[in-house]
Amino acid sequence: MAGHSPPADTLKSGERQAGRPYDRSGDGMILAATLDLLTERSYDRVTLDDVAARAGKAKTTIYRRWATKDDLVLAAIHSIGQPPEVADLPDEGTLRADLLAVIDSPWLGGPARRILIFAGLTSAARSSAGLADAIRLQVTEPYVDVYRRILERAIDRGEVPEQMATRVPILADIIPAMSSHRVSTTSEHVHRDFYIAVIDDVLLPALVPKVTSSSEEA
Amino acid sequence: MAGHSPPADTLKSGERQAGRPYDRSGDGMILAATLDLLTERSYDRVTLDDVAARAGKAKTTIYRRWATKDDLVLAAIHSIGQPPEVADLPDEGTLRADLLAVIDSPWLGGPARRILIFAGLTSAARSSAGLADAIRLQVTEPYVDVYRRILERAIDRGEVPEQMATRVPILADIIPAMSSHRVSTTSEHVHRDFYIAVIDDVLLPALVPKVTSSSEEA
DNA sequence: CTATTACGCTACTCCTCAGTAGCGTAATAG
DNA sequence: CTATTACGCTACTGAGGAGTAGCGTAATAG
Repeated sequence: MAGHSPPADTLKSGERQAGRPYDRSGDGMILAATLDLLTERSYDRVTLDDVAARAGKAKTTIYRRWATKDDLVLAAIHSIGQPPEVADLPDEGTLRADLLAVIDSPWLGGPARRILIFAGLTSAARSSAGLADAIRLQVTEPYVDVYRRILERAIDRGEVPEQMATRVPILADIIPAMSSHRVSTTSEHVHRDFYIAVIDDVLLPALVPKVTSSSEEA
Repeated sequence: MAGHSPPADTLKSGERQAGRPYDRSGDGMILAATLDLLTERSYDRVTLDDVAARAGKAKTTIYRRWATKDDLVLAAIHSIGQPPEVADLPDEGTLRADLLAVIDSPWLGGPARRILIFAGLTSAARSSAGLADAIRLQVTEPYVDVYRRILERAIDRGEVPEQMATRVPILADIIPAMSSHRVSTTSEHVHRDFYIAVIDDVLLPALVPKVTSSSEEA
């Protein structure tokens, strides 16, 4: 019945099909439009007519590639790929500079768009159970993992004391958690100052071993 | 005409209308069912037929009280009220105990249900712009404010040094941010251990001034 | 009892949106 | 040129869901 998943993989590279070829460049437009719309509206309110209009493609063209709306969004998630920092862990010499390097990463169009995409995907995860796993595996976990590895390397380097190792898993969540919370509870944008405050007022101080153990126990 | 917003306020307390009276007890059922469903599905997938079925009321009865779905959810948000801690700031003697008292608060059915409701409302805020403001003003901000006041009182008490005052606004966000992030990025429940880890490994350490070179006691 | 008003129920209207059919046209191969 | 395949467009189907109409019944007041 034709439709969906154009040959691509099933085509030997030497062979060439007759007829008008798939416009692969259009795929990128469609997936980008999908992500953009997800930053603006909830998953259920993003219609395929919207996507088609924004991408400048016909709705039927979209359905020739992906069978359902879920498939389209799933493809958009896969198109995100992993943050480049997964392969290329920044190494600026200090923990603070490394953290800022991840924040300033141009991945997904830089911090402003990236945090909006995260928020959109988080909402999509609530609407479609199948999407939730894909988002967690493909996006959330790899991203948090970058922070985790940066923190662990700071320990290896001797910049942070060994005993802080147990805190690393929870500290790796802080920047994503705080920025997500900000973007979803305020209407304003999240500025760089905010990330810096999270780093300097929360993350880094939390990596200093306890000085007085008396004041907190009861 | 008629419909929506039964007299209630417009009725002098002495007077009594003829006819079958409004079943006020049913309102609670309806609003609770609405909140429950919002913890399970995204706002757009909660139907009024669902609410009616769950509350054990007829859909038409719901529409006799609230004109639209948004009005219903708005009423559900108002029914939440403010956390009791706003009026009765816990005072357990130590900052740590105060924080735990807020976490363990039975408000909204205790921590487990409360965090699910927060997540549901966050998603609802993305679906309806009008709801977003109500949620922020009625729920999010008052709740964060409780943490803020607890932290400030710890400073007043002398338990936390004055110089940490600038960190308070951002630290007040930590517990809500971290728990929201947890519940929306994992499928598991959020346990008390997690809150304790946030307090002991993040919040409290971040309130200790930097003492880098000086030596530790304890 | 009668009058009044709320409730439950069934059935409806209307609209949005996912997904499809079919046709004319554009782009390739030979 | 012909054959083939993708694209854009208009129009459609079908389902789900917000909101309504109308009727029979339940609960109050007098």
